[in-house]
Amino acid sequence: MSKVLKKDFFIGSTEEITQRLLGKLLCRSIGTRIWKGKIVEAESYLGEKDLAAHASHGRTKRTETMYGPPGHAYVYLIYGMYNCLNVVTQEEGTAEAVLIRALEPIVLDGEKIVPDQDAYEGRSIEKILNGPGKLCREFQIDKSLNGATFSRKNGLWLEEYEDIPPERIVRAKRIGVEYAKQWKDKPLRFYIKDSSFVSKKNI
DNA sequence: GGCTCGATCTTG
DNA sequence: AAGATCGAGCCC
Repeated sequence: MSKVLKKDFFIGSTEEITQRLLGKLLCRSIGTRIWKGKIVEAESYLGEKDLAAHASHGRTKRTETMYGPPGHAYVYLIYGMYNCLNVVTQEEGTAEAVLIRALEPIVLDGEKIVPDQDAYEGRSIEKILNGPGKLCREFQIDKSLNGATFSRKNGLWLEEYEDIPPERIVRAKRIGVEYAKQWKDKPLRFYIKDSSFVSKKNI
């Protein structure tokens, strides 16, 4: 039986939670359609001190949800055309979050729930959900979900699936934050070793 | 009000 | 290597 991740899951440091999220399922429903994917890659963003984080500019309208309680979705628009999904961590007043970077499409009950096979004819299955913008596009996640609690009733939730032991987790620098000075090379990106579904490898 | 640039992805 | 495309953040 599927078990939805609840409040207690979000207790701990953001780096711990980022690693704990690997192997869990990101789930999305709209009407009768359901998408599910296993989280294989994620990054930590560590609040105001982190020069790569949006919160480094302080509390603003955009970053407001990251300052709120944990277990909520922070969704923002990037490059005018893509959305990115984050899991907010830490108590109110602290703006930390986990960027979900890549998912592995999964099969449940013998039925391929995600992705819609017909729509991806001829495309490599490894490359359907291997990027923060791509997974939001495929799961129809946009700013209307910003601030939503991860829960079934909101059509966006997280489920137990696998626990990934530390030796199966690779730690690397984050992607696309070259401007972040002393923070740009910090090893805050985590992905499942040997997964062919991550966005970029060995960086 | 205007300018710059980004936690991206696709095509060439 | 460059273009798509737009809002946040910042400086007038």
